[in-house]
Amino acid sequence: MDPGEGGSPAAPSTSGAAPVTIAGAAAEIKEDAGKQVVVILIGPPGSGKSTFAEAVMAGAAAAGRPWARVCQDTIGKGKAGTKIQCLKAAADALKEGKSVLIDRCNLEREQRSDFVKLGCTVQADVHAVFLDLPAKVCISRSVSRTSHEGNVQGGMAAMVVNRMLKNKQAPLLTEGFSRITFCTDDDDIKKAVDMYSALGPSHSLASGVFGQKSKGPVQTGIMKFLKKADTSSINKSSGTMVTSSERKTGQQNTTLKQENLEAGGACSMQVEKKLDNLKEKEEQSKEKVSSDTSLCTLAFPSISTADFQFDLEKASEVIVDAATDFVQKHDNVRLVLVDLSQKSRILSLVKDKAAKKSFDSSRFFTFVGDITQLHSKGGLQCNVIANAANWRLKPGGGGVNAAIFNAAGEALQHATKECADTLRPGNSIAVPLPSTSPLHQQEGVTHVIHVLGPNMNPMRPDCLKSDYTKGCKVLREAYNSLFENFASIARSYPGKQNDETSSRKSASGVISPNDSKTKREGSDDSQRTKKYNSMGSSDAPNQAREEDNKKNGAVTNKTWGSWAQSLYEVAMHPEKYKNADSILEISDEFVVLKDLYPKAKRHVLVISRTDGLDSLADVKKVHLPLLRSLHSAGLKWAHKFLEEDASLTFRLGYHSVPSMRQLHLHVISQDFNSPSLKNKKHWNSFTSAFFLDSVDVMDEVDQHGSVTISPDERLLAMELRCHRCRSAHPNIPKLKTHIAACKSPFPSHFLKKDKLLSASTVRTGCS
DNA sequence: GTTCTAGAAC
DNA sequence: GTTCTAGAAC
Repeated sequence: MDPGEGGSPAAPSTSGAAPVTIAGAAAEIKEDAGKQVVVILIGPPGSGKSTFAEAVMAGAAAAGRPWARVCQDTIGKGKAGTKIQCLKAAADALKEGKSVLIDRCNLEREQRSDFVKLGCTVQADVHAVFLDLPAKVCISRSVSRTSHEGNVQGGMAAMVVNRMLKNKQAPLLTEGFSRITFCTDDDDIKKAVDMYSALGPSHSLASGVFGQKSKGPVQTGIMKFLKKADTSSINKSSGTMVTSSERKTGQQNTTLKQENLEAGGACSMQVEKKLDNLKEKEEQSKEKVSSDTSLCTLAFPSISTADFQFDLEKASEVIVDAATDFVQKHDNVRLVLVDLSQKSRILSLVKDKAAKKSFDSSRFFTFVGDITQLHSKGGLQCNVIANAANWRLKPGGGGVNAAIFNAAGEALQHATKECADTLRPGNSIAVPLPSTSPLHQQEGVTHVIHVLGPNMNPMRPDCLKSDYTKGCKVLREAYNSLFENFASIARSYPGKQNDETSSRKSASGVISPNDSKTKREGSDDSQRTKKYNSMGSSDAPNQAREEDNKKNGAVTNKTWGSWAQSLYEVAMHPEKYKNADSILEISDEFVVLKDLYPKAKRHVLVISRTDGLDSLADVKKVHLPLLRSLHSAGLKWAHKFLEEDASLTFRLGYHSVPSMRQLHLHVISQDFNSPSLKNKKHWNSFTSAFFLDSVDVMDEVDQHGSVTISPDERLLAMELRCHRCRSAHPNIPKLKTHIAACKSPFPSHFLKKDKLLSASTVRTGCS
């Protein structure tokens, strides 16, 4: 044993106290089949790793569990070796069925990641034991020792320890550990040694994070030890928001504020309160806000108050109500409202309103910082972050959405796409963030929950104008949905130590839906249900059908964009929209809908309700009666419109390659007098061969059993020609000026097959 | 499908 | 300078 580390009372306990309880957790040794364990020790020189390892080796060997200690300081024939040698030795020991103690500093995630991966190769549990003693203790021990295996001793030791501690990264479950034990003093170490020593071959340890406490004195300790006045360089490496009880003087309070600023501008309600009332509040606040990772934490931006222009005052009320309700009902969760600016008005409003409410303020507070860098820059560990998404769940657009998609990389885009295509206002969708995502690796974020709030901005879709009755309702729904999704995730969060689900953490550290096989309130099911709800009910049958198609070997030529689903949604669930002005008629076979962006004075869609009939390409002879029904409905509505305006002329037909999913017949007046007709594609889609007359379609299906589609994009890019006189025009405005005045008769081929419907044809019975 | 916008066209 | 389009973004 290294005499330099002998100061640590890490030997097996002689006190006779219960051996395996740490930080108040229940006894964690379980009788079961027992698994090999890879224990990765984490700590600077002088933290007592070797003492720990040797004590555990001896104790556990006595209990019957074979261990191998892999010590980088001695692996080279008694001298310091390489990481590769350690990896090989550890892998060999695991193959022999031994459990392994990795005895090297492992202070940075990258340094230990390869050892974490070793556990996967033999299905071993991977544990971290973080020997997080005060720096001055480590330095003191390593300076004074004389025969350290790695030669970290004497005058150089202080510098080495100091340098290492600057870069230390506390272990996270998301790195792949199934269990993390924090030891912040010798007593903790003793208990951890006892626990691992008592581990027999048919034992395993509970999963989760154990023994973590608030940090703080470490860095100050280094500075005191090194007698340096300038704290800035070290403060920058501090990951915690609230520090130690040493901060009792005014000067130290200033340091706290400075630290928070340097750590990414972090400033929480709780922290500010603490600064103001430090003497009164210190003990109760410091642990809760700083590093209480036993609470599953959701960081969320204010929804709808940026681009969607929702009133801040009203939004703050909704936030405070929803959040306080939530934290009062759930005991293992923490909510953090995040905004970038210290001057954020929404944060101020929420803080003010929250202050008037009675609840545990350590479980809902505000935080200034970048939501994509809360851990690395702000020292705030958040397992889950919310995204103020757009309805298409796509990256870009600026603000939080762009920042999160950017920080999370393509992994989030792919993961999102697997969960949902679109989102409705008032809903949210939880997306497990793949471990390949930088946001997962660097910030420890395991899930992103996309939320869509109400829109009050007339320049954005689904504007509620100034209807704040509905707006507040939808915003509340959005937060409720967000928090419910978060609760589902939190139920399987391993940090909740007495939670029966805590051991169900996957080895990769990612809580995937499949891992959450908890029986509590069926979180798995609720997650799935939520997934479909969030998309609108259309996607569940859509996915099922697509899968069926694949099974049946059906060829799906067209993939529909997320924006192309709305007609399908209306067709499948017209009752949901029956009060909307745009729905004109609902039958078993079809729905008649005013086109949201009419390209003429009158423009309606007759949408088939047959599931699986996306476009003309899917139409078979069996659908002929349906085509006739659609046509009849179109005629009926055209007649109705002609009664209202006898000057109109109608044409009924289909786009050969529609943009929107679900077979729909256009009934469109031939004036094309509409501000929504804006470009060449619009024009040509109704006036070129791209537009297939309903009568021709029915004839062709009748004669050939299907419609010949020759998708030709060039039809849409053709020059702009008047549909009456065929004159060419240089641009849309000039064309529109012309058609408003053109009185030429329609080309004769339209007239031959009753393709045009006007007051005169109705009167003469030609239609 | 719409919206946005850089840059072409005028 | 403004108008308009094409293509990217949504």
